[in-house]
Amino acid sequence: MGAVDLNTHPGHLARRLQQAHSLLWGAMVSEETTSPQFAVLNALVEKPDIDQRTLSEHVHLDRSTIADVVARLGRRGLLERVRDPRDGRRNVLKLTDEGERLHRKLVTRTARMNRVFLAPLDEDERELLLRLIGRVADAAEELRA
Amino acid sequence: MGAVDLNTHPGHLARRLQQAHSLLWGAMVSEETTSPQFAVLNALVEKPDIDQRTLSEHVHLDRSTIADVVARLGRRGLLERVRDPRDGRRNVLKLTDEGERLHRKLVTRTARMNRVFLAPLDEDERELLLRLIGRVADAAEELRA
DNA sequence: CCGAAATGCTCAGTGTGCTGACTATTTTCC
DNA sequence: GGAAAATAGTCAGCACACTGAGCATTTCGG
Repeated sequence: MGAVDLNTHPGHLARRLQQAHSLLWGAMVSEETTSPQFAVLNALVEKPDIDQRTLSEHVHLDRSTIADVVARLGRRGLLERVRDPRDGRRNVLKLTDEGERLHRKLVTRTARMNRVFLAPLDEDERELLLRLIGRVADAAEELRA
Repeated sequence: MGAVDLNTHPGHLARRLQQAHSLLWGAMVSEETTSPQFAVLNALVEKPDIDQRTLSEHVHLDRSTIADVVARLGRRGLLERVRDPRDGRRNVLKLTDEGERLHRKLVTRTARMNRVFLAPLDEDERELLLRLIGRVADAAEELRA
């Protein structure tokens, strides 16, 4: 009496999903570059010369967390962090050639990995899953604002 | 050219979902007791006197991670860790009265929270989302074994 | 124009979650 | 019965992710 079925708890399932994903990522995409790091690289390909604040909104990561991730990528020479001369508070971020090269390589690998990850679902279910997660995540993030 | 839409990446969405969930958890359920900690409490209500290994399989958490979580709960007096006299390798775990009391309190709160979290979906979509995530997570965890 | 508010970043502290290496105990097999 | 394998736990090390406090810089208001 009293115990609950965790399979009806979206938070528990979300954690398991994320965990399973990051394991598969390590096996199929990269051991050095994590999924959040890829998200940062990808955002900088789309929008170069943004600051950490803007970046954090794009990838939905905290400013502190972004700072860590950016520092790691910077240490590996994948991006450059330059103080904005027009606004001394900002760090302007830009990928290096090396960073762009890595991003290109990972794009194809993530596509391959996502196919494997979502293999248990058919095409309709895949799209549905992504849209449902997106709606719940959007709404929950809204609650904060 | 080259940037990818992260909204088509289940891993990215899973991270956002989990993050949004843990934020809402902190606001609506408890600031002291996290969602994984609740999962451990819940597993011990269902199956008392199991060891950490068995527990880790139940909640889908690593043995190292379980050790940390269990240690924290133990420090707060919510569970007891006793060396199994019949097998000196095992730690047998059991909730204290305090632990059971906390679990009961959190059960009602998590139910309330889950309703808020899934509010953007209708009943069919909720069930569907849980089942789809479950299938993908199960399959991905299978890949490891 | 100058003090106060807002903004961007950093830093310390905590918790989750993994791997890989190590220890201790039990089981298995010759 | 004793060496080898399997099993349970711990520990160090790394990465993500948050909060809250603090620092520097810019902007805003009187």
